[in-house]
Amino acid sequence: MIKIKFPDGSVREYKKGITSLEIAEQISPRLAKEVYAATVNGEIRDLTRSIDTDATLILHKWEDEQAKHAFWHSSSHLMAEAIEALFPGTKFGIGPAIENGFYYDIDPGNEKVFTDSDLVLIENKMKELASKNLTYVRKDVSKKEALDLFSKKGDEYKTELIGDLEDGTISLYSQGNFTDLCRGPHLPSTEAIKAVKVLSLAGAYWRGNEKRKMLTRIYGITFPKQKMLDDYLVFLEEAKKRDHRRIGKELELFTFSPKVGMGLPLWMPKGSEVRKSLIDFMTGILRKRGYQMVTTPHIGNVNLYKTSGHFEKYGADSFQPINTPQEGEQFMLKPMNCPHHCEIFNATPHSYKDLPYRMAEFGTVYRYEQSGELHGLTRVRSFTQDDAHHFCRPDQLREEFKSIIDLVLYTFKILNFNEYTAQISLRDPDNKQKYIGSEENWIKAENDIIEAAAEKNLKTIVVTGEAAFYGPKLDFMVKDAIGRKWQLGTIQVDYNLPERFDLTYNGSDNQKHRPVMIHRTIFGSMERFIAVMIENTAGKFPLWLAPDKAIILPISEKYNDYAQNVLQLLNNSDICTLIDERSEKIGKKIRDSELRRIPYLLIVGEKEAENGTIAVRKQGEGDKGAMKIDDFVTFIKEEIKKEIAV
RNA sequence: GCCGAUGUAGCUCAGUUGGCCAGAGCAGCUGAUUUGUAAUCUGCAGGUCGGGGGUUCGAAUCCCUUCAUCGGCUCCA
Repeated sequence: MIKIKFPDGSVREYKKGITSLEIAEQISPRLAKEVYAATVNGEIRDLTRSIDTDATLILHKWEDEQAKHAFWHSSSHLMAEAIEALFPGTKFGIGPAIENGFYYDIDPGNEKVFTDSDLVLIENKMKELASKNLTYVRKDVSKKEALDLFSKKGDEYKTELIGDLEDGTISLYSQGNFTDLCRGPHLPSTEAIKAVKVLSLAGAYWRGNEKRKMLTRIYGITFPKQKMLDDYLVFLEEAKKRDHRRIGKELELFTFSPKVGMGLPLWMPKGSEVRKSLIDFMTGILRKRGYQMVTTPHIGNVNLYKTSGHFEKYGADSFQPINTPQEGEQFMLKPMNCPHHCEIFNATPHSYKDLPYRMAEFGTVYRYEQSGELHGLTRVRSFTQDDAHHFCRPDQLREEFKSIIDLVLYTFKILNFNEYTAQISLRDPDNKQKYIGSEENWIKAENDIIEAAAEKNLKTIVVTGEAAFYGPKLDFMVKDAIGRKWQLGTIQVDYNLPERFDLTYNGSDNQKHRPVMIHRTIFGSMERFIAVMIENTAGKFPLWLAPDKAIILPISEKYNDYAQNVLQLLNNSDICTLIDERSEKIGKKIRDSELRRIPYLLIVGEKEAENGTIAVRKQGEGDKGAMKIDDFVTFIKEEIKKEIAV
């Protein structure tokens, strides 16, 4: 007999060699149907593997990532089987589970090109195979056996993968007629896979290397219940409805023109209003926190970026330098604000007493992004950062860093992003030539970030290899209204630029000392942030951000004069208001204004004209009753104040 | 940049295997109506079918090329 300890602390005895699935069945047959994987002594395993020693056991139901992972990974094998059945000779790369579903990278070989119509075929085949309740069978083999098997099949991708594995046992999983190299774990059988959707296909370089062959990647998702798939498809629809590119066009916020150039957003009047509100809001916060605003040009001498190191790192992949006709100088479009800010710092002498020096700019930068990478406002070639640089003494760094964390969280709170995660990005220890700066400074900078985040009790994940080339960083991700994650602000420690720009301050010892720099943005960029706000609110901006606060809807043209008076009063009171003087019925005017997502609809007819009032209707909520115009002005101003206060 | 897909009016979309002046709804403009909380009616106008080239008696439809967009990959200071 062996002792099994459960997460609730209880311990039960079972006979040696029992499987997790059998344990689940003994607890309840229903549980056995709802578990998809097990963690045995901390190791994630198939439910059907036997347990031979005393162990702790966690059974994973759908809610656990481990369960979804096993489910989708098994589904990717099922998809591979379907593909192999339909298109014999297809070679297989990798087929992992991902955050939402799974994919498989395949090489169709010969002349075959996969198209959307193949997706339906694959989907139907998967459903057919799934209904056969094929069992997933694990088999441990030697490296040589595995190599033999896949060489015989002629699958060079698999043999390459096996070749990279350590000697020893290698696990294979089979279901039906398909066998794959795989670490597992997998479902007991395909029975659990009740709903299947093959979503899309795309190209993907073999092993992520652009010099190697491009394979066909097929994405899919599966669920244990049809209802779950239906819900997921509804979610995808909802995301589509919130697409900032669509809403941006609809609400006339921004546009793109191939004549101007791809990836170069054109901000229309209403979009500019949103930007202005955000900038005013942020400027107010910065003033209170001791920042000083600066302004720098959109281009800079090439030598500036050679000094900063940006030229060496990105010069070849940037917009190329602009030449002067006479002086023989070269200028680059500004890809970063920091070199300019360093020169501002350098323009005056600094005492240790004056630090930290917090310098902020809404600075527009230009970066050449590959054409295939451009995406709405979230990936563009021209964007405005809410950029700031803190120049401080080494002994101030920790506190300064923590104060920025506070600032980021404070801003998120006002903006109603209550769910967020933070990611610490460190160097790739195996690829140090990617980075500039001394070993000593990197170690210092990485420790500073890790400790500052810990002192702020931030829940963080640490990722190596994601650091900027000059320093480690702390990134913030927020969750939006429908659960999607967006990366916003970033804080980066930099010992490097101060060195390169020879920045100094006078210490109490009257010697010159080197300051430390912190780069940070909170919105990330105005473009990206507005995109996130649009998707988060589905275009229904909070009052303070709405480009137009209200629209006056006269019941009939008879009241247009009175409506005009109201319009004047409101606009004079700084409440951006529109009017709809068309000879439409009030229902139509209301509908149109609701669709334009204008926060307040002000209906005026005979009663209102007589009493000097307006009938207020709040968007999405309906009639709020009549109000005096002055009261409405006060009300709106109060509402806005409430929204941007914590 | 790479792989795949898409491109018809301001927007959303029809347009069967190539065949009469390329259609609809919404938006726009006319005119009528003067309306009380999510769509009043009439009429009109609007399109080099993304651009260029080709095949054909004939191309939105087939082929080539180019541009842009979408989904990914690579990249992201």
